[in-house]
Amino acid sequence: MTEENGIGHNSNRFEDVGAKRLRSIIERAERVIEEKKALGDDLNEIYSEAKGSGFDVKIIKKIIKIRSRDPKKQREEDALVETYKAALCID
Amino acid sequence: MTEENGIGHNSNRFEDVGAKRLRSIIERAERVIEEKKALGDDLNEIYSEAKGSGFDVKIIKKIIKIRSRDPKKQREEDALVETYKAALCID
Amino acid sequence: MTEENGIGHNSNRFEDVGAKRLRSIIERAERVIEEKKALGDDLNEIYSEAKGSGFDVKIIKKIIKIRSRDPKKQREEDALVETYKAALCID
Amino acid sequence: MTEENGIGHNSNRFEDVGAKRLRSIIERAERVIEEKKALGDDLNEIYSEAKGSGFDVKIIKKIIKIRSRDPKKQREEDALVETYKAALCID
DNA sequence: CATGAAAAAGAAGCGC
DNA sequence: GCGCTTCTTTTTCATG
Repeated sequence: MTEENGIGHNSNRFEDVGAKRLRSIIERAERVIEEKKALGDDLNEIYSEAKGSGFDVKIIKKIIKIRSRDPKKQREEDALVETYKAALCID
Repeated sequence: MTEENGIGHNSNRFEDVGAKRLRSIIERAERVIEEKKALGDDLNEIYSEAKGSGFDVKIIKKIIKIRSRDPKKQREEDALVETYKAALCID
Repeated sequence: MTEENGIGHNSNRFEDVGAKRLRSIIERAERVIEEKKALGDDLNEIYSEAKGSGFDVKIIKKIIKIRSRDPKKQREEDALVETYKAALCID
Repeated sequence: MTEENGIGHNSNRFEDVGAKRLRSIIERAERVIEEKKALGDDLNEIYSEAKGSGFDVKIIKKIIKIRSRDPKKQREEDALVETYKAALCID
């Protein structure tokens, strides 16, 4: 059996090691996925509350997205646009 | 000013309340989003580890998806795929 | 047999109609998908040519993306940002 | 000025050539992208029609995907899924 | 080959 | 409840 985990074409102890490891990996992954889902629910609760307070959730999401963009990258991109717009004589 | 939160076209104390609340909502949402991203990173680490152990991450993801699905729905869907394939005379 | 296309549990002429229709739909879809792929190849050729001319393809893609954003929507979004930034006292 | 197209830090005729070429490239790319989008719309229309005829679009997409895949790879992948499931003692 | 970005598919939430 | 949009995930492709 090689390290490449087809888990084992022959029956022996090493397969069990591979299977155990696989099981561990999958269970851990599932746990993390579960936690992610829970956070997603939390987020939705926050948005519901926002809505209940009269705010526009769609707009809030936009704001958050805008705020999440790395400002430096944003500036760089803007600078790039200007450079190329100049070259293309547009705007 | 009404309950509908455009935050306020006129300056008064109530706007401040609205703005504060909005700020709170956004900051909490951002925090949760941050945590979700962190869990996403954790997940990717787990997958990297899996890959390093010789497992096929794509297959692992498929397994996880299969495990997460309602088995009954799964059967129904599979059956429908078979029906359509039969109608098309494929396979 | 209803209009709901499980295509038919019993064998009869109507199924054939459904099967024919299904086959037609799938073949048309596949044709369109094929054409889309071909256009994707065309696009890649254009990018290759650009690269051969010494341009940075990544940057070209960014430019195209920027140009593709609806300017009006862009302005609206910007305005919205400003409104909310003011409310949040940021920047 | 080199062949490397930063388009030119100094003003001269060669830049114009580069700018023209860049403009041409971008416009052609945009045209192709436009056509791709149009085909995407066509595809959606086909799916809408399918739905209107009582078919399950999700299943249709699955069928199309299955038909597009290399059957050998498909078998291998399925086999691997089974292997992993066996290792996990599920199903 | 491995990384990262772009497109497509699938799932979920929102509005009418 | 259904259609529509948005968000997430998956897959593909190009580049190093």
